[in-house]
Amino acid sequence: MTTIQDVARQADVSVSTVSNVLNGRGNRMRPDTLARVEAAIGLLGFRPNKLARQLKTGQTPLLGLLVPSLANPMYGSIAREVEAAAQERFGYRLLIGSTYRDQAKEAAFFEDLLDHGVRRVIVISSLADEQHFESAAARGMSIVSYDRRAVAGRPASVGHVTPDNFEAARLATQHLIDQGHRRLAFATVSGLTLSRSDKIAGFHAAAEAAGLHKDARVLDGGALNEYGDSVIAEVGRTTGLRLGSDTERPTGIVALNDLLAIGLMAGLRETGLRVPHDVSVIGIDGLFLSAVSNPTLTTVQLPIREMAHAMVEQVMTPWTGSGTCELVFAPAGLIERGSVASPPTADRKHQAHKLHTAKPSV
Amino acid sequence: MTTIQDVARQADVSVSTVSNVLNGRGNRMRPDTLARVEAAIGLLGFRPNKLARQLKTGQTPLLGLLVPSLANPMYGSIAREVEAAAQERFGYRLLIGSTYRDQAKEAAFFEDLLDHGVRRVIVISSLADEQHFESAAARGMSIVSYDRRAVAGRPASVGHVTPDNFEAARLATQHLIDQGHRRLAFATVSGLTLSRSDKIAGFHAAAEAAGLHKDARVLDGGALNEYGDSVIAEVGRTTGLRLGSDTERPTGIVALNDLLAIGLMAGLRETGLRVPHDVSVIGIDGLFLSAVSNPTLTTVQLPIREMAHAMVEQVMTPWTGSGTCELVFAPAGLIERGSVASPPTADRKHQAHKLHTAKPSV
DNA sequence: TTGAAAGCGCTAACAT
DNA sequence: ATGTTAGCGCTTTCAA
Repeated sequence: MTTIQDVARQADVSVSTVSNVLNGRGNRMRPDTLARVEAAIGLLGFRPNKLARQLKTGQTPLLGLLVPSLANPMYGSIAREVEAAAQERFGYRLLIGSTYRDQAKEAAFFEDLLDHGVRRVIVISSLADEQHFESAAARGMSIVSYDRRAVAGRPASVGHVTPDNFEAARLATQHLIDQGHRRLAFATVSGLTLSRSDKIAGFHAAAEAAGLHKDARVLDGGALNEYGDSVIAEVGRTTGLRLGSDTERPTGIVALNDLLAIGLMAGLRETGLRVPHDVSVIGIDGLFLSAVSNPTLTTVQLPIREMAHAMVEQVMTPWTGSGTCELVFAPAGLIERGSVASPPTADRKHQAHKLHTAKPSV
Repeated sequence: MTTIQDVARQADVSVSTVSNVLNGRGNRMRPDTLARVEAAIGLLGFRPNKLARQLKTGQTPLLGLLVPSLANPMYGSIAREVEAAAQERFGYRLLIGSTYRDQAKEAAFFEDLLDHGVRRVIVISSLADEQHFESAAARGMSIVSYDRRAVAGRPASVGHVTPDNFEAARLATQHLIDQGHRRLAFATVSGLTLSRSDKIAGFHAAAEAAGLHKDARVLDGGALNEYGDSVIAEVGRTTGLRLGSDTERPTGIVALNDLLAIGLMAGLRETGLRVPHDVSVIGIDGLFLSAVSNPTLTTVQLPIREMAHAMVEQVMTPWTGSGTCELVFAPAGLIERGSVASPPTADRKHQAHKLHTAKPSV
């Protein structure tokens, strides 16, 4: 490995001069010195050791990213955008970890990051307790949390970037209502996180505004196991299966997210219920997968790239002002596809819906 | 930040004694010394700085993982298993990067890893050229490559772990043949990587063995763009769309992977073709998503966890023997689901197939 | 404009 | 059994 010493020797200058050119202070020396140093660097193919640098500066160009599960395509999509932004804008790489929504795993990851000298981290967590990263923040970490709201009165050491979950769910619900649905449900998994509560609130708000409060139910499909998020689809499937024998079955269902919606449709199908002929389903996320599901999934698109960029931007340039820092992103829009139609019993005066597939046979 | 010095002072010993207990050499000292040091560590909440350690040892508990795209659920699944194995067995974290199958990005990632002191990396690459990581290997990196074979005659500096792609495709093709299919196709994306060639070879081998050589076609759905692997499904969809107007259309299609199969089914559907009634589709991978697609996807399950564990094991304990090191994993089996049935024109003497969904209406 | 030198926190000879 | 010390490769005062 070639070191700064080798370069200094080669260019016949001192290490501090080399260090200066490395750190963009080439103007402090005679042009020919600069040229000599640069030539030496090129000749030797020298690349400064980031570790040694960091031992001095306490900074390493690494961004921690904590996700519930890498196997969940939604987090994969976010990670992809976070990586791109971090890399292109700041030259940072990603140190990633899955937590499976486990408090201990999450805390351990923070400790490791600290040990590795990582000072910036983006956390996608559904844990209710924000305490462990408040403490990491206190130890000098710049933290941005995804999918939760800032807590007023709490210190602003943690930044927040989140989709407007309330509005996303409200939009989805409203779409169902606009299609004529009256018996509504929101399909979710066990456990009430901030974001899930917000979505449920948005669902109820839309229902209430349409006078449908009594007909709006929340369907809990069960808990996520330790295997991670690939089971979200399974939870949806379970919910779908249950609905087969449900006489008071809803005609329009808002799913917590696209993955759950896809599983839900599978479960419904298995009981013989047709989507959207018997039951309409709408998702939230806008995963690329929902464009090739059968039927294609109508969904509320979240501005993934914009949020990822905002998170990176915020974690790189910590909020120094007073008060809390919170960025809430409105849904990018409703993507109408094939999983929503008018309810079976409703009159068909409502706007006809273009269906790519699975045309109702009525 | 508390340092080893603080601990030494607190325990009233020297730093080397503390260092010794840190490195599992507690037996070299009197029990009460050990106890004092441990007490001090606990009291101060001391955690050794991995950076400083690494500057000395040249080792950092970080594993580089290079994937074509984080947004591809298959790589997400692999990453998840790699992470678990690296963490549980060795306490390593993941430094991850997407390459979008770009030579320059891949090379840059290797350079960065080297700069960060990362000495072990698992590469999932479809690039034909292995040279850039041969060179990294020469600089002391322990490298394991996924989804390609060792090149005989080349130095064994790079380990190889791969599914038996030939066998996986052969198995898939054979299943179609067993169901009575005679007009076969293999759906793929543009660009011939090692693993794709192997799959195509397996496809042809099965076809030939059944005397179907002339009826076995390869369908190229187009190239992956820079956006990454979420477009694989789109490529499949394009292929499906094309098949609508194809009079010599195959009745059974083996897809390069599950994602492409899911897109293919969507494209087929859009042209009015029914799966499996008109066309049977079989995937390769065994993604959790294929269990909730419509129809559910028959696929060849790859032993993802086993391969991930093998990769981690191999990258952590580099192959020192002579010759090449290559681990080829047989497919874990065929998962029969709903996307394969007998061909429309074939007689139905072949084994009936259980269909969860989309029952042929004949 | 350039260089010398003191560390950053840790490990591992090499003393004692 | 324990301590002393010389670095790992770099940055950054401070001096020349």
